[in-house]
Amino acid sequence: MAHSHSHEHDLIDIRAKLRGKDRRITKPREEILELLGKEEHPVTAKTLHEKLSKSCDLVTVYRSLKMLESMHLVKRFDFGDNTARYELICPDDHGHHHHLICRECRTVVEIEECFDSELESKIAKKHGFKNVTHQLEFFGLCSSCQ
Amino acid sequence: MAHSHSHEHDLIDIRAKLRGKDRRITKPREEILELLGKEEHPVTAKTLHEKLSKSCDLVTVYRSLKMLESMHLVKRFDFGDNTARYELICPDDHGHHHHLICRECRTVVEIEECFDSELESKIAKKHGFKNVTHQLEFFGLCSSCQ
DNA sequence: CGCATAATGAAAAAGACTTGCATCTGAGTT
DNA sequence: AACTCAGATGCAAGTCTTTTTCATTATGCG
Repeated sequence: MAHSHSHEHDLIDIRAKLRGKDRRITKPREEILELLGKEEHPVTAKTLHEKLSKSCDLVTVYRSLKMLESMHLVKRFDFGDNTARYELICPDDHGHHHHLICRECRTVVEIEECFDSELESKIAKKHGFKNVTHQLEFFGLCSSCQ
Repeated sequence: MAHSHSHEHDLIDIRAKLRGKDRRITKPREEILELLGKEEHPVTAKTLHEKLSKSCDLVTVYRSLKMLESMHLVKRFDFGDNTARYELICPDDHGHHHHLICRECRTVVEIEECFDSELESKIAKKHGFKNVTHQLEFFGLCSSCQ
C-alpha cells in the first residue's frame, strides 16, 4: 500500500544511516532493500530469499534483516506462525501500522487505525517503563473464508 | 495476578468441555492445567515441561497446549522471541488482557487496559472480516533496565 | 470387563534461525 | 589506482522450537 514506489531519496537516507554506523552498502543489502520497498506486506526471510532469485545466501538475508532492524530501517512482525516477517519502515507512517490477518487463508490487510497514544503513555507511566512501543495485530475470517 | 488459585469448579468446567469433544482427561493434561492455573504469566512449553518435573514428555506438552488452544482453554502469546507462550484463559477477563515486556530483562507485567472494542468492530466491518480478535503487547524498558 | 480410539513416549524430522570460519569486498587512505 | 582492514558473505554445521511417525498404553463408554 504505502511504499509501492521506492523513492530515490529514501535510499540515499538509508545509505547515509548505514555509513554513519560503519555499515557497508553491499549488493545483497541493496537488493533486499529494493525488494522490501516493493512489498505490500511483511515478508519472511525465506520469501525474500526466493524473490531475490537466490542472488545471495539465505543466511545473508537473515543477517541483513537483523542488522536493518537494529538500525530501525525495517520492522519485525509476528503473525503467530513461528516465523518473523519484516517490512521496510516508511517515513509516511513512521513505520507504525498494523495488520488484519485471515486465520484461514492468511490474507493480510494493512490497517492504519490505531488506538489513542495516550493509552500507551498511561501504561508506561503506571509501571515505570520508558520507550514503550506496541505490537498490535488483528486476526479474523476474511469474506471468502467465512 | 488473576488466576492465582485454581478454582475447583473451573476444572470441572474444563472436564466437561473436554468430554463433550471426545477428549480424554489424562494425567499429563491434568498436571498441565493445574500448573497453568498457578502461573502468573504466559509460559513456554519448555518451561512448563521443566516445572512438570518431566512427569511427561515435552512432546505431550506441545500437543496438549495445541489441543487446549483449539478448545479455547488456553491462549497463545508471542513475545517476539520465536517462542510461543501460553496462559490459561480465566473467565474473569474472558482471557483478554495484554502484557508489557521489558526489552532488556524480559520482565512481564500484565495489563488490563485495552482500547475501545469499537475500533475492532469498525476494522472488521470495513474489511468484511468476521470473528475478529487481536493480539496486543507492549514493549519497553523497565525501571531497573533504563 | 472389554473394546474402540484417543493419548503418550521415543526417535526422528522439519523449520526457523544462528554461529564459526575462511574468503571476499567496500570504502577510506595513501 | 593500488593498499589495507574491518565488515560482509557463503557454506557447513549447529541450535532451538515445534511437528510427525509409529508402536504402545490407557481412558471411558457400553
